[in-house]
Amino acid sequence: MTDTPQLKLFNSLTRQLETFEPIHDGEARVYTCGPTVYNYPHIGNMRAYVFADVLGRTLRFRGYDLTHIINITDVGHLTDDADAGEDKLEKMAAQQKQSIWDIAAHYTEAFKADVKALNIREPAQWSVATDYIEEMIDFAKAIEGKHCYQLESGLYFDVSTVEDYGRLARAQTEEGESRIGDVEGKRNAADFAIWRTTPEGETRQMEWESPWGRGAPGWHLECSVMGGKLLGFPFDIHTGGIDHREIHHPNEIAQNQAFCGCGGLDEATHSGARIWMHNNFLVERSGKMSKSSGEFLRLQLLIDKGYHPLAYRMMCLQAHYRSELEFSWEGLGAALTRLKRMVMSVQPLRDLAEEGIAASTGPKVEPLLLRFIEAISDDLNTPVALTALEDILALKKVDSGEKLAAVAGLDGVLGLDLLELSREDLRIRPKDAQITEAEIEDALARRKAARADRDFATSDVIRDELTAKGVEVMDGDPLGWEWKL
RNA sequence: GGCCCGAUGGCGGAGUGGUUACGCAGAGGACUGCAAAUCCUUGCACGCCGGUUCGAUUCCGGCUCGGGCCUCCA
Repeated sequence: MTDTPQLKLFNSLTRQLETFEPIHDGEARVYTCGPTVYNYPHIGNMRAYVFADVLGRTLRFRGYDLTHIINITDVGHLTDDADAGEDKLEKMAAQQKQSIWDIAAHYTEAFKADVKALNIREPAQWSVATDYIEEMIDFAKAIEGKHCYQLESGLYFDVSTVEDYGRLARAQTEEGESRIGDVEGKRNAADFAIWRTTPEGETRQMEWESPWGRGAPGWHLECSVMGGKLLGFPFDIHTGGIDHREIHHPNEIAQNQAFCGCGGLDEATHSGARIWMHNNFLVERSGKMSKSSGEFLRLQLLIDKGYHPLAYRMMCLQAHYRSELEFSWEGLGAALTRLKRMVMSVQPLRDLAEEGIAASTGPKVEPLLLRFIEAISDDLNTPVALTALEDILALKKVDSGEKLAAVAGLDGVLGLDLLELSREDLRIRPKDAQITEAEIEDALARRKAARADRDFATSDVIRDELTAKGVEVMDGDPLGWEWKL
């Protein structure tokens, strides 16, 4: 057996590739910053979970026993400045005149539906912020004396009390002119609320009693608490979108440092996680995907237009997670076509497998397997890994059992569902289609009869009619027709 | 204003100090009544100006352009 390359991951803390060395032998513990469930996720949001999923699958592929946590933020994430804005969920609940709990439940389900559609593995646990309020209060109590101070609006974290605050962001704490209005009384511009006290005379839908008054936890506190509680400090990897590298994660790290320091550990070396990883954004011509700008791209919109959700996963896989990825419908179509062709080359292998072919490996496949392992181990280079799998599928005169075994193993990492997905699954009826499947089949039957009579004039008229309705007729194809997107 | 990225063929997107992946689109061929689908083959690129080097797309500096974060976002 060839030497297996080391698994290298890019650590945002050091801005370097580092060899993954598990803290607990044979285990990998990963925490992924999850969504704030105040609205539907857009496809850019979902890129983060595709990335985290590939990371988790890779760790498993490399033999680690994975514990993956993704949190659901259902309280505390503010609309504005980290200390002065409204709670996003409270705001949405007020807008939609619904209970905040209903809002959270609704959007949590919407998120999970997208997770499923994108073939993202369920984590070991979805940790819901409001299930950990007591722990958050305990955490805050533990660090309060040394690291916090109280203002009227809540309990604040003094960032000057931890070593090297902001090193993740490469930020200079005291420099720069912030454009945001600050909370009166803060000791440092970067100080943030870890507990937000409900203003006198007001009531929030979500609030709890605490030593600092009735109120709600700060957003950053949630992740510190759930990560530490469920995975134990320090755990191996913390992931999130690149936007979190600047504020959320530095604050989380500061809290973790404080907590570990108060627990007798070396504060400087305990950022909570050993490796912090950040995926870059999905962008489009009009600029960054932004929920505040009104319209945004939801996975359901892609489906409504006839694109299978896994085409979007393919699109993500074609780029490195640390690169910005340009979204366009053309690009999505390209990814769908690529996925379709892969499915077509896997299908016959699956058919053979049902007849009982033996899985095996051989000299032609092995170098490509190695290329795959090298690529995926090189900071999750999925674009190259993908080509290795395609090259295996394209091999001539190679035993089907070898190919099938390779697909099973490698798609376990890529997650394109190649062992289950069929051509037909990929053929999704656009919501605005002018014609039903039954009508299409009927027209095709008439066309077949005309062709049998060599009545090509009639045959072509039928085909033209179908084309006009967005249907592509393909005589030499097993499916016979497809939606033209 | 502060901090930080990026610039690769028609589009997307890897990678590399010397033979420049891959996907989609395009072109040619096979197949087809004709197409389409599919398969095979194939053309096309490293922003500009300097420097380092035997040699730079790759390293360094400057420039131009684009983008991100510092408000909410993955």
